[in-house]
Amino acid sequence: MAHPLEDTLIARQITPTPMRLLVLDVLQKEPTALSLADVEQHLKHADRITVHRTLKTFTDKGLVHRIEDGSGAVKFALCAPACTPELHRDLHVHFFCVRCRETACLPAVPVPALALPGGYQVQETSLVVKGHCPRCAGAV
Amino acid sequence: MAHPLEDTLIARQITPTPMRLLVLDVLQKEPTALSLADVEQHLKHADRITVHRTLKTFTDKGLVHRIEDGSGAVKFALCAPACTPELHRDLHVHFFCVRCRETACLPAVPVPALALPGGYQVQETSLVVKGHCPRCAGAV
DNA sequence: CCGGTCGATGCAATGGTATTGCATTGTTTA
DNA sequence: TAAACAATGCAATACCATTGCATCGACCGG
Ligand SMILES: [Mn+2]
Ligand SMILES: [Mn+2]
Ligand SMILES: [Zn+2]
Ligand SMILES: [Zn+2]
Repeated sequence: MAHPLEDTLIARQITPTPMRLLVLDVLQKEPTALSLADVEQHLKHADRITVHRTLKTFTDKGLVHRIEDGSGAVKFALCAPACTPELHRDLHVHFFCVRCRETACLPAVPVPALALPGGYQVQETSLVVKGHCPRCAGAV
Repeated sequence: MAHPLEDTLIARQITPTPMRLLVLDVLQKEPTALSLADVEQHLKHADRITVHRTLKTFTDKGLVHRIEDGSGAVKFALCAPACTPELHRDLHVHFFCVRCRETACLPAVPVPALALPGGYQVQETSLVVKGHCPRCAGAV
């Protein structure tokens, strides 16, 4: 209510701390997925390791999901409210722009179901599309 | 004919060298995708950097494709003959086993077509499924 | 109110992978 | 044969991620 950020953390069983509130605030305000270095840059005086562990905590608790976009650094974005630590329900496609190197969640594009050969036990599916984002495609 | 490995390289405009033939041989014999460290281990006396540049050359010439499976190291696997440096036609799903950490190409599972929001210009699509491979799923 | 406990934080150090610079070697070409 | 070029090998560097350890501070039992 009066503290929506804190409530978000508490709902995921994460103890609110100043650092965690700051990181969550950054993630909520940014439209794109952020790497550890990205978050660090938004919080100039924050310690890199603490941010790293904050993002790990958020991931473990199902608040954010990791995105391996091939840029070399893992990126993070907020999960949908329905997600839990056990089951990541918010399964969508990610787009990595090779020009501006930004990664976007595309919640409107779900990951299609796959028919794998027998014997494979699926835990997680990651679908990353690379190319030019609308902004970079227009700017040529 | 008498030198199928050399012919494979020549067909891709790659000058055959002893090192390149060795790396190609390893890639052809392994059923799974290999990281730089994997190839290095198969060729004990080979220099890591040279193998790295060999794999880069192979990638640039369309002989192999890169697989970012989230293991931390990029893996490489041979492309289908129809692939060219400009267009990677051999677009299939990859499976990463979280137990044995091996990555397999699943040529029988093509990457489905996606309907992205307007404005996105697609260059490449990567679909990686994580879980347990048939061997590890059975061994539990 | 006090001391103990535990989680969170910050700094330092380490590990792993990818990449670049540069000298050397070996092959092709003029 | 000499120059030009490609490939190789060693060293050094750049990142990114992760761990160890000491410290800080909130919280709890007494
Ligand atoms: Mn996402
Ligand atoms: Mn493949
Ligand atoms: Zn862009
Ligand atoms: Zn396996």
